[in-house]
Amino acid sequence: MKQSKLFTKTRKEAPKDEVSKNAQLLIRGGFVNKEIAGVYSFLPLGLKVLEKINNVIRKEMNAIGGQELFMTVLQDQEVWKQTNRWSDEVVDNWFKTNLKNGTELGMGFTHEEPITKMMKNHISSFKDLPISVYQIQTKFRNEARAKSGIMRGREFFMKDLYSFSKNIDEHNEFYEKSKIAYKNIFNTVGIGDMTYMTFASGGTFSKYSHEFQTLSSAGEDTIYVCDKCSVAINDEIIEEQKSCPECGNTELRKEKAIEAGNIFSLGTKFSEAFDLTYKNEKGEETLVIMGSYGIGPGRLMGIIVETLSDEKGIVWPEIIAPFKVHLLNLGQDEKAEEFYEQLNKKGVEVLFDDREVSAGEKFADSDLLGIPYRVIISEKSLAEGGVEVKKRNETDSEIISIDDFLNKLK
RNA sequence: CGGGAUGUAGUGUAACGGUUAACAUUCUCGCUUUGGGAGCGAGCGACUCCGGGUUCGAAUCCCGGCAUCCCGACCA
Repeated sequence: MKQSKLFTKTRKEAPKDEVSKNAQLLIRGGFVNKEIAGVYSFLPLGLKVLEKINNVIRKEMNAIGGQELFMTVLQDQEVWKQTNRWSDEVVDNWFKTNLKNGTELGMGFTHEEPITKMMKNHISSFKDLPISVYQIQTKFRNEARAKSGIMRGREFFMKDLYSFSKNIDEHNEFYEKSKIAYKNIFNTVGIGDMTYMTFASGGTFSKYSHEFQTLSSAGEDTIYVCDKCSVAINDEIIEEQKSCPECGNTELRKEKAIEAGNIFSLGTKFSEAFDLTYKNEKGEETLVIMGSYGIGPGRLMGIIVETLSDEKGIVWPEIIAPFKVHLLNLGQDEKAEEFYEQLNKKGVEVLFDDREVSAGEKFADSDLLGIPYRVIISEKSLAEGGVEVKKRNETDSEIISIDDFLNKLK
């Protein structure tokens, strides 16, 4: 991609109404556009990152047997009345809308109800279980106060997986696998070492649910970290759970954190409400055991910006960066063009800064965009034998011949 | 949803109740430049959020609305 042709441009200053670091950098870099408070559009660069995050999530969900589907945003109120979650008194962040004939519809803030109802058509025998399905889809929540840039919006992306199991053991087996899948996701996108599986309130059917909390001063949650076993306890249950549930350690470190994901055992709460049952081997009607597993890909993107960026801009981990190489041409049009073609031929994702702007502006933009490898081609670099390569998260650069660089990439 | 603050070119700021709303940047054109947002010159760009009111006169004061941000509450 030639930067002169890229749809978005960078800007030097962030709009004054954006305070959060993630929104400031993402807007300055041209990754997102703010529409209204808590509602952001994803522009080409941002969409590239988002899709890569989604693919990391898909890979792990598929690995534990999840099958991807895509459900609707518009929801029938009758479905929600079955669990008493239609009323605005019970759920205060509904977005609701109307059909032409006046019928009120809801815009989904989660999908337990509709998916449980749908599953009645597809689960009838023990042979149909276990099954798990997920989607990456837009959710709507009428937050009283949007904040923290793209990390807490009114319209946002959510990966929500739902598991359906024959019994508790089968459910627990899947639940444990999902923990590993989640850890893999956070490790892959580069925030594993600061993301803690956190014990949180579990509801009716299990003692705990588990959140995945990433340490961040921009976080809204307070957690207590056990350094012995790298887990944490959410502030909401610290009164009844004053020590680490894994090792009993009572020396816990209080930290601010942002919730990157959560997994939840639902038991039979929804299967009871919708009478979602299967016939076991003996022909007996048995309630299905359910679980739900969420991650917000957009929020994850915000968390990555928030935690990995420096004073100059974003630092994308390679696996989710919009491009792998940022090629800066400093007055070597012919050589740069040729090199760019070679990179393309190799299938390297490269953003080629071919613009006629000053070197300083190219450097500043490169730091802001956060592409992992910055490669400069200039009179100086050619005189020294090739191109100058610097990783975004390192300070030292090295001169390397064009051939060596091309070979090194694959 | 309670409390607070702020709305002025695309962006960031300025302007005592008193000319044609200023500056920087972006953008366009020309020339010069090319290792950290480079220089010179010329231009484009604003019903000062919307609606009322006070006044000879309102970006400025008052009222209402809307929007945005912050603190809190909420967060399935």
